[in-house]
Amino acid sequence: MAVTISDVARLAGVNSSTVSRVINGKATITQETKDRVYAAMKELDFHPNALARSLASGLCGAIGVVVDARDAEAFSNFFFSRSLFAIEQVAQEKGYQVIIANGAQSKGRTIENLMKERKVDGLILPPTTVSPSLMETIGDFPYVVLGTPDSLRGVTCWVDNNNEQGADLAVHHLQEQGYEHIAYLGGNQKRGFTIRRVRGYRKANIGDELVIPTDGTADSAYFAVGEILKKEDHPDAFVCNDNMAAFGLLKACKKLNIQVPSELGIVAFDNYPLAEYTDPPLTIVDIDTGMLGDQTAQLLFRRIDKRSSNQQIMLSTNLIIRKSSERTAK
Amino acid sequence: MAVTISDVARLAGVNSSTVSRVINGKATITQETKDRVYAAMKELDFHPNALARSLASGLCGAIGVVVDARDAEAFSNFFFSRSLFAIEQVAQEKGYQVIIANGAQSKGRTIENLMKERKVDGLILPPTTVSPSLMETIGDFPYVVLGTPDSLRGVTCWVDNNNEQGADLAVHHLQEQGYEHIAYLGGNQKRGFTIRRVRGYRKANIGDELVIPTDGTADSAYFAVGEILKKEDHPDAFVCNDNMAAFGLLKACKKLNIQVPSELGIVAFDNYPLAEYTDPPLTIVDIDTGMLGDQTAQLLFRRIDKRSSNQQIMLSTNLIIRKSSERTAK
DNA sequence: TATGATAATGCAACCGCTTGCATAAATTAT
DNA sequence: ATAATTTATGCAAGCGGTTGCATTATCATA
Repeated sequence: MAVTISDVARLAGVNSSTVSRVINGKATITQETKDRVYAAMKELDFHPNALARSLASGLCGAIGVVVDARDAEAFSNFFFSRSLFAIEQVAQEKGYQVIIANGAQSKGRTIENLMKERKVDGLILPPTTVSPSLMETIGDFPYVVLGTPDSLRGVTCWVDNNNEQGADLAVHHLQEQGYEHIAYLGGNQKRGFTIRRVRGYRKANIGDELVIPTDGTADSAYFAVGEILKKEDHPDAFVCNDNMAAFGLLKACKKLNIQVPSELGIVAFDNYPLAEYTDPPLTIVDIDTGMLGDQTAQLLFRRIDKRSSNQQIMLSTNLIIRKSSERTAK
Repeated sequence: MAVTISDVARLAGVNSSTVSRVINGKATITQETKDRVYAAMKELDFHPNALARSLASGLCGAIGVVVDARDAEAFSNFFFSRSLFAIEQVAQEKGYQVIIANGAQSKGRTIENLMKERKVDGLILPPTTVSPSLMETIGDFPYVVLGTPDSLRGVTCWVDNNNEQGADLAVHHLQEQGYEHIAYLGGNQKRGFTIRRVRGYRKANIGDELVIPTDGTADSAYFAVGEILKKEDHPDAFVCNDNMAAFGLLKACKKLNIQVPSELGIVAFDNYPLAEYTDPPLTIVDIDTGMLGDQTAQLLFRRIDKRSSNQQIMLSTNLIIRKSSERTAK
C-alpha cells in the first residue's frame, strides 16, 4: 500500500493536518516542525495522492484540451499540436495536468463529461465544437476557444490570430511586388477562419476578385487552378489558404510552364516545415502557434483563478518573405 | 453545489450505496429500483464526481502519454501526434482519460510524479526517457514504450515498427529497380531507430556502403550530399532516414542537374502528407502510426488489467511506391 | 407452512487529504 | 506577574463516492 500523510505524520510525531499544511505551505509552521516533516517525507518517499487532494480541495488540477478530429490527419494538424506544446508548458508551470480528448464523435458529450464529472478545472475548445446549446451547458465554467468560433452566438471568450489582417498583409505584399490580379485559393468557405481571410483579401484587393475553394488537398487545388491558368488573362498572383493549396498550385504552374515568381506570385498561410523547401520557397503568412497556445492557456488560468472576465484576444500574423513572391527579382 | 449521490438516493428513496451499484452495474438490483434511480439521476442531472470515484475505487481512469520534446517542432512531430490520435481513441473506448506531459525538462520527475501521485494508471513512454534508473523507479507499474528504447537494459515492454525490415524493404526495392550503389542518408547515428535502420541497410545492401548522417534538417542533407554527388562514381540511389533528408537530396539533385529517378533513385522513411507532392513524388517506407498507437494503448490496457505480461511488439512497415524510385520508367 | 437458499438493499467504514474551529504554546503588552 | 495577543498545532468533520458485511425480502423446496 502507498505511503499516506498519516504515515508521515506518525513518523514526524505530528498530526496529519500539520503535514498537510507543510505540504501546501499556507500556514505558519515552525521551521523545526517543517524539517521533521520533510525528513519523514523523504525517508518514506512520500508522494501525496493527487486524487485525494483534489477531492478535498475541490480543484482537480487539470485542464482539458478538446480536439475535433475525425481522423489522424486532422488530429496531427500542425496548428493544433504546436499550440498544444505551449499549452502544456504553461500548465506544467502552474502544476496542472493537460487532458486531451477528441470530441469529434460525441456531440458535446465529451465536453460535458469533462466538466460535470469534475475531471478538469477549465477547457480549451476548438471553434468547431462551440454552439449556443453547448455554451448554455457550459455556463460560467472557465473555457477559452482556440480560434474564432464560426458562430459567435453566446460565445464570449477566445484567442485567435488575426486572419483578416493576415490576408491583408499577403495582398499588400503582392501588390507592392507589382502583381495586379490577385486571386484567393483554397479553404472551405464555411469555416470561419477561411471566411475571415477571404474578407481580408476582399478588402485589400483592388483588382478583380476571384475566390477558388478547395477541399484542403493539394490535388483539389491542382485541378481547381488547371483551367483557370490556361486562360490568357489568368491571375498573376495567389493568396493560398494553406500550404497544400500552394503545393497544388506550384505543381500546376510547373506543368503549364508558368514561372514562379516572375510570372505568378504566391503567398500562403501557415509556415509548414517544408514551405521553405519547395521550388521556389514559399512566402508565408506566419501564425505564431506557440504564442497562440501560450495566450490561450494564460487566459484560461486567469479565468480559473477568477482574475479575468471573458475576453477576446487577437494576435497579429507576420510575413515571412521568400522567393515565391519576389517579382522584383525578375 | 453539485448534485451528489446522496441527493439522488434521497429522491429515489434508496440508500446511496444502491445508487452506486446502479451506476456501476455490478450487483443485482431490481428493475424497478433501477428505474427509480435512473429517473432521479436524470431529474437532478447527476454526474458522478470522477475524483471521488477514483479515490474510493483506487483506479484513476487515466493514462499518461509522456513526450520528450524540447521545442514545438519536436512536439508536433507527426509520428507522435498521429499515434496520439489512436491512443486517445482506444482510451476513450475504455472510458479512460489521456494526460499528456512533456518530460523534456524534468529528468524523469514528470514520470515519477504521474505515477506516484496516482494521476494515471499506466504510462506510454518515449524511447528517449527510459533509463535503467527510471525502470527501477517504475517497478511493475504498467508502462509501454512507444518505439524501441535506445538502451534495452531493464526495459521489458515496447511496441515499435520494424525499422530493420523497413530498410531491408527499401534496399531490395532499389536493387530490383536496377540501382547498384545505394547509400544511406540522414539521421542521428546515436538514436536507436536510426541504428536499426542502418543495420537493415547494411544487411541488405550488396554494393559499397555509405552512411551519411544529418541533423534532421533538409539543409544539412543538402550540404552533406553536395560534395558526394559531384564525384563521378557517386551513389545511384539513397535510402533516406526521413523526409527532410529526401528534400535536401532532391534540392541538391536539381541543382546539379541529376535526374530523379532515371539517374538516381530515392526511398525515404515516413509518409509525410507532402511526400507525394514533391517532384518527383517520393517512394516511402510507410509506418502505420495509427496501428502503432493502437497496439501500444491496447497493450498498456492489458497490462493495467493484468491480462498481459511484458512483451515486445514489432509492426511491419510497407512500401508506397512512387516516382522517385522508378528507374524502369526511364 | 416452515426452512433454507438466494436476491436485493442498507449500514458504516474507508479512500487520503483539506480546513474551520478549538486549544495549547509562545510572545508581547500592561 | 498576569492579561491580551499572536502563533503553532491538534481535532474531527467533511470531500463524494465504493464495498464488505449484515440484514431483510423473496423465492423455491420439502
